[in-house]
Amino acid sequence: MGLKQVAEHAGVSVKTVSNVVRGTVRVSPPTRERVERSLIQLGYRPNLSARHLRQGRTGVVALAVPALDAAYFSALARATITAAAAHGWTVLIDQTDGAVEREIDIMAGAGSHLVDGVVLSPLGLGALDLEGRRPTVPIVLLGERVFDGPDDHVAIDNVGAAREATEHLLGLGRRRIAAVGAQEHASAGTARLRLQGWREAHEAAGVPTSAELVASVEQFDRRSGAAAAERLLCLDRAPDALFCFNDQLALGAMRTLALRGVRVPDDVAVVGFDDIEDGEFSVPSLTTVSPDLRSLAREALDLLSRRIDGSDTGPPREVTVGHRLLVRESTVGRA
Amino acid sequence: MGLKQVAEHAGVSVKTVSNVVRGTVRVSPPTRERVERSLIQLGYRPNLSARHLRQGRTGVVALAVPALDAAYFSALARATITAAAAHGWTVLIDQTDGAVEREIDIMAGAGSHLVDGVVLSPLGLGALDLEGRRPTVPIVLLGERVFDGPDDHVAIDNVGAAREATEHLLGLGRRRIAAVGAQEHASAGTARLRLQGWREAHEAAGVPTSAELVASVEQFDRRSGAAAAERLLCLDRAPDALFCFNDQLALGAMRTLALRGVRVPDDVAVVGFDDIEDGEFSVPSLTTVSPDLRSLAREALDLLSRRIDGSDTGPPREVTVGHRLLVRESTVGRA
DNA sequence: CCGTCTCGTTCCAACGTTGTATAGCGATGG
DNA sequence: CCATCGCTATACAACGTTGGAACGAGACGG
Repeated sequence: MGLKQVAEHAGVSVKTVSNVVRGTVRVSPPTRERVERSLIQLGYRPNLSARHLRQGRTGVVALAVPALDAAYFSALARATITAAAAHGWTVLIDQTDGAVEREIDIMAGAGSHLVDGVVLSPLGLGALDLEGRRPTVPIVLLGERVFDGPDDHVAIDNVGAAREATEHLLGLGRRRIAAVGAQEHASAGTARLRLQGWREAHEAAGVPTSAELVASVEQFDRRSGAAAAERLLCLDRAPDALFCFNDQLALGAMRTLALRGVRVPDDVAVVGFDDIEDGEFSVPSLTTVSPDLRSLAREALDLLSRRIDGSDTGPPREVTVGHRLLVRESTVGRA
Repeated sequence: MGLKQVAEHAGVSVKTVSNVVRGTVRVSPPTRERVERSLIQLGYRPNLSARHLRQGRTGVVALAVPALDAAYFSALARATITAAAAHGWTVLIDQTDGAVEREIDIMAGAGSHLVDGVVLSPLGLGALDLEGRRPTVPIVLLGERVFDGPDDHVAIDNVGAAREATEHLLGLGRRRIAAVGAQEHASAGTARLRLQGWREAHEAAGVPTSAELVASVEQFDRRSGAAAAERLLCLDRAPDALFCFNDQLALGAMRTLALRGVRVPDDVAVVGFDDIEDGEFSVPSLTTVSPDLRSLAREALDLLSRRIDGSDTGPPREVTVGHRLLVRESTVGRA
């Protein structure tokens, strides 16, 4: 079931069958028809490995994310698969589990001609880890820029978005706004940027911040959010709002608040980040920053595309995509 | 950067380099060392396309799911990727969006030597759609068995699990238990099986069911669950429990109940299905059926493995994996 | 000292595809 | 009627890899 068999069956050369299959060259109608009949009759399927070997391209791009079962990343994966289809690409998904080691593996080992490019959403990756990388295939990084590498980079304006979210809370009269999601290790860039936005908003409004209102977490999940909320409720002066660095932290925190009998948003307003589906249907529904995932994925793949076909050989590109603040019940109550 | 370049650099034949790389044949220590030095020095990366062409295998399996951003399927994807790693396989994820057409495409077109096997979680697929399929690569179906095809099949005992969930509600004294998630189109096998379990539990307990308690939905998402709950609350005799055919329906329904001031579980108890993370942290947390996803993925890939390497050429296998009922607050209240 | 055996290495072919160069052939124009 | 042109179809090589056959050199026993 290769071109050869079809060629024999149709009584033409292998190349002619190839020409019919790909349709790039003119083939006379009678020949074409004869070949097409054989093609169907024998149920021909092109061997992509052979094609890839010949052309040096695989038509596959890798998407590496920390964990596929985190809602944000599965939404990102969906957007990426959709955007990839526009380029005729197939997406191969890798899970790094946030392990720096895996992330390095992917960046290094991806050069095995299995994929034409990589979209990497790094979690723990620091500048040092990529110092000596031998460039194999083009890579696009998502999220905060961790270092000055040779790779393109796409993200939303994290600082600006965090500032907007905080300003929204300040605008509602909240004055003790906790920041939930700070992280100890220096490499956690996203947390750092969102914390910075929170600070900037306070400074711009002339509202003082206090260290006790910064809640650190191990991970960006519900459990950590719930635990952080527990700690914040124990403060002498409890916060009147929580700005959580992602929706899962926020949802976990809201569960704690509900269990403790704290009303949202009356007693404590809550804002999240990422706009995952759960937040739309929680009680109360969650105010959040909604990144434009479709654009994010599209831009990432466009950059990759231009690197792969060589139409862009310039310096690393930096692309910022849009976001908007979705105001829901967790800050303004029921309509 | 192929074996050839390395061979020249090390002063040996191409095959010897290949032997060193794969380590299957004995190579004398001095030769091996010399080759390995060249390997590292030149930064050799095997060309997987060529390898695959030669061996007729790609080491890639496809996982086709309706939507990656549905929590159940992203959890399934994670489990599959993990299980695949045990076989040394890479997973390529396809989204069908529930389109029968896409599902057929995948089953047919997957034969393009891009993947060695397919794990398919069908949604709309009916018997007719696969009638004339020409088998190319082995396929394992997940979920309900839609037809008597030539493919292996892995699932939990849907009827039994649904019965257990319903029995749990009956055991709590509930007598008007709505079934949320019935579907009109005949091909929706999962919904049919869970509905059957709900019926069987009622029959076994001698509790009558009524048609008005069966709520049909368009999709298995929160929105549909919320809408179904609205309708059920309007009945003359409102239900005192909801058995929802998945967690997303349940969470959507719980939101409606909360908005309407209906207390869960005091007024209405709620049970879901799938055990997605959101249900663990909702308020109240959701009682649900937890399928053993790890086993599901492992069994599916084991079956696939045996079909691919030809060690199993027998008739289609049928594997049932475990599940358990997780009792949480939405049925028994806070501890 | 020669034949045989073993072990490491090389040579050759093939996997299925496609780009390039070329051959075939009818039609057209001088 | 021959030279030329335009177009289709063919032949060949190459992409990088690996299985198998063949080969050569040293070890060993007779």
